[in-house]
Amino acid sequence: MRRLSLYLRLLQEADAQREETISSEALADRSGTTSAQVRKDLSLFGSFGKRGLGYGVPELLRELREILGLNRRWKVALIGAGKIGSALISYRNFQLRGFAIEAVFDVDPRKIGRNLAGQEILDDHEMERTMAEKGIEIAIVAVPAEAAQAVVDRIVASGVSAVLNFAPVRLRVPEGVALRHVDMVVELEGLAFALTSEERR
Amino acid sequence: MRRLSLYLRLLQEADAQREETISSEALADRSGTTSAQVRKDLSLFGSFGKRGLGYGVPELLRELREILGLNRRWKVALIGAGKIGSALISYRNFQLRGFAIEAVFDVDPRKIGRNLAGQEILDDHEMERTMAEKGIEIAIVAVPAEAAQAVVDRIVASGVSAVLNFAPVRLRVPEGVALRHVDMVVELEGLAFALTSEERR
DNA sequence: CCTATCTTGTGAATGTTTTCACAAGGACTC
DNA sequence: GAGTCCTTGTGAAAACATTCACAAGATAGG
Repeated sequence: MRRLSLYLRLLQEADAQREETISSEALADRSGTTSAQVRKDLSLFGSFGKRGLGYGVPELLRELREILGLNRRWKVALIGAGKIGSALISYRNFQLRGFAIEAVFDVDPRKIGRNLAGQEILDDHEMERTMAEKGIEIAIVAVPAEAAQAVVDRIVASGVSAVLNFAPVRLRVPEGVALRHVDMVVELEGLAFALTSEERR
Repeated sequence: MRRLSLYLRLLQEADAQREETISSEALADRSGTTSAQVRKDLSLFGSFGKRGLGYGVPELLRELREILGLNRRWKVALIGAGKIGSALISYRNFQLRGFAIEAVFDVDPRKIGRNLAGQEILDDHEMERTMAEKGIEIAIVAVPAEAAQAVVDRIVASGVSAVLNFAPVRLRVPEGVALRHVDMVVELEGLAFALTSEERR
């Protein structure tokens, strides 16, 4: 439920603005959906609103954080300290929401040992051991496409059960492992498709 | 239709391997869906296969490129030369698929005039003019969340009708403008959600 | 040329998601 | 405390997407 995540963000903004209460209509407006959708989404997890009034911002915020599992810190490892990896490690929005990158790996001997945003880049060979020792829960894969499947296999073998993949390949993971793709090329192609279909009309 | 984009990628791989023909079953396997799905997807645009044989790799490749509008180069501008922007500009996979970043903008006076992967970083104030002059068709927004809506408004006003947004906000664009989000935080939160729901079971 | 084997393309069935529409609950006013 | 105004929560309907299942082409081998 990716919309929940969006609602959470909007609630944080509303909270920062000191709004005390928010209607499904308002949430819908800000998230680009409909009020019925918002209510259905939320009602899946309980009934948090007050009729005639809307949802209490702080309460709903708490509930959503609970539902999404964001009341705690998550230990994250980054695999691949290339351009994208480097951009991600200092991405404030991860830290802000409780995702702490606690290990960085790369295969390039020239990078190993160097410091990246306060983290020492570790040798790829240490990956399995370090993952287990530090109790990493989520891995971010930012390696070239050719290397990605091998990396994810090792990650999964060392006990991590959630992977966020930036490499432009479809990865295979065993059942029970959560996997998400961030595929920038697909998104761009989606735009190209939209532009050309429009043209054709 | 984001699967089409994926099929295209798989076909390119198949083509590189000199496979001449591919069945819906094989495509399904590699893309993590079902053969019926693949056939339905493709049949939406025409019938490209040969019964008993499968799809001709080069032919289907050509068709898909045509459908997705990838037979030509797309002129892209990057707005925001921060960490993410810098990573994107040298992302080979964009160039490889015909997306050419032809202008880069930033507001930071320290960055303006500097060279980024062969592109001079231009002053944000030049944006409207340069966009029009160069005939930019797609804009990539990689600025902080607070600045994103203002930027996208200006982009749209200067005639660009496709936007790929990396800022963690939901942008509003007028009808007729294609918009896609790459929201890394949402994806990570999706993983956190998956992990905690599993736990609850 | 006939048969066996593949694999497409597509209606029909099934499943999922979104939207509609409205009863019921709460707050505020007079 | 009766009436009005909001806004939720939710069944039912509609829209959309996926899967099933199979007739019909195409090939290959004898």
